[in-house]
Amino acid sequence: MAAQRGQRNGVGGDTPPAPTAAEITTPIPRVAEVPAARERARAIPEAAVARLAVYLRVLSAMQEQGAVTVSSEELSAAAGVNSAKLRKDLSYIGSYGTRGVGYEVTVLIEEIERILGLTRKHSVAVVGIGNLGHALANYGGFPGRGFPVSALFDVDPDLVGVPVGGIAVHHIDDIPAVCAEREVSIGVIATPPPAAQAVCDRLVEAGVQCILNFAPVVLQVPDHVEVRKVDLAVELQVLSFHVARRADDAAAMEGRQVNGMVVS
Amino acid sequence: MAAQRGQRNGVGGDTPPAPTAAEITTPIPRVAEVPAARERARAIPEAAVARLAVYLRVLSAMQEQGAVTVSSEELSAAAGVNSAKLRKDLSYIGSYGTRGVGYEVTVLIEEIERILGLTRKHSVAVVGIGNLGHALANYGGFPGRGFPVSALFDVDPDLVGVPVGGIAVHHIDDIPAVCAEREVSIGVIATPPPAAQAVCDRLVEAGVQCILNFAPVVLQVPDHVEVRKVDLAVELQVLSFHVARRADDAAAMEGRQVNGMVVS
DNA sequence: TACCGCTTGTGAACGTGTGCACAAAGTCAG
DNA sequence: CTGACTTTGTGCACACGTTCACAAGCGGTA
Repeated sequence: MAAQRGQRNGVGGDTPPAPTAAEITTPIPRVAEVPAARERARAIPEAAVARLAVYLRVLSAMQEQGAVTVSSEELSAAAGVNSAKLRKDLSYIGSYGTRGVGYEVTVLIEEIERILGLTRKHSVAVVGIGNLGHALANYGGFPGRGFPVSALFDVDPDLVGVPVGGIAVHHIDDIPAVCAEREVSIGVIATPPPAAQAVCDRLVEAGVQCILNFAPVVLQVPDHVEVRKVDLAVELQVLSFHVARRADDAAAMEGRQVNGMVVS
Repeated sequence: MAAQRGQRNGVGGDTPPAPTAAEITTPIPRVAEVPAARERARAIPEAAVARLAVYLRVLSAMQEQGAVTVSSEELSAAAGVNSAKLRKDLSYIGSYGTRGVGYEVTVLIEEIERILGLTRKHSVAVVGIGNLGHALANYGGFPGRGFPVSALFDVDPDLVGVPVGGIAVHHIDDIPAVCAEREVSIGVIATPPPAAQAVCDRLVEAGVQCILNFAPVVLQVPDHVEVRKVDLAVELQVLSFHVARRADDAAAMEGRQVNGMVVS
């Protein structure tokens, strides 16, 4: 059940600390009993959501090591972010810390999982059983579990029927049927670029609303479908840019006066 | 204490890459001469660099189809961004368009390649020849070419010596020697999480300055090393968040008041 | 040459996200 | 109970990135 207690908005509502006059601009928050959690979820910046996932992993590791509470300082250090940012990120999901003490690890894990929707299983379908697709299928359970790979697809007739990572491969024409039957909520596209859009269309048709795209193409999807892209070529090229920048810097540094000290 | 050096999360597409540690050096009044290109390179926002890589791919496709010139409108549509943003991105690298006409495809390709440092080959080393590492090694030449995989490493003695994708696997103890010899400039970490940091340290020791990390851990590296992270678990969890948000929206839409009722 | 329509390049407004700094709120010792 | 100390939660300011809107500039046309 998990009824949510309507937690109030972060802004001091119960204790009237006589908030100067700065509050004038803020509209009255207390309108309807509009429920917070849902509204709040929408308000979480995408970047913060990605970080929450990282915090979750770090917290799980800490929990395994027997940690009971953590301070924002510890957690932020382990997650590689600044502590203020961490606290702000956590504040998006509510106030679960204790001042002077820190956060209870289990509570934080629970709350983050709830916000990220990890309390429910999300079936994943992988389309394109080539090098990458094969690797993804074999990940088994997928990293962090809670994401069971429950369907595999490919065009190659030789591959259809063959089990990969314990699951039989279906033909992509069966995407709508199989995805619907197995309630796939996330589709992973690992096909060659030319096939990606067609596959994407089929997934959308099958009712899949979230897609993780490894193919180096820009997918066209309806507004209600969420796409995230992982593009190796782009990653490498960005790194290449940094290599080049470094080389240039070094060259410039050399040619210029070597002024070891730069005041600031 | 120093500012934390986070790793950029490599995601392109419509979701803005979670930035972290914008690395702006102190506002040094560097008004020196004007080699432009170097100074300019530093000024390009990370997000824009990632998009340039995308434009490059789209342009290559257009070139193959025989296109000679392209307007910002066409190109931006194909790349899935807004035309103003595209023009601004291109303006970071210079003015290579012709008003009233558009951009010459070949010129644009050349300039983007130059800025991204693609005029030079970047040897890539893949560490961790498991599911993913294997897939990466077999990509051969790596997507977009210009990134030859020239070294493979693993701890497993049974794997050492075995050729994968045409290249023999070395033991990770040989990272420094082999990387130095083959002038590896980009290291790809595809090991299990516990091994990642140690491998990273070895790569850094070998002089590798850019790392693409697939392991779900936050790597600690010296300031002069650039890390980009590709984290499947995070990607899936972000998508999970969107699934949950959608479900909530739908529920709210349907039940109006209701305070909570999450599935079980 | 003068005009017209088209597309670039960019100054400026806007929005979002980050980091700082501090009051609020809790613990613990005496 | 009081006071010292610790850590959260957040208002605020700043910086970055995105978007708008338009002048500048170019090709084509008469």
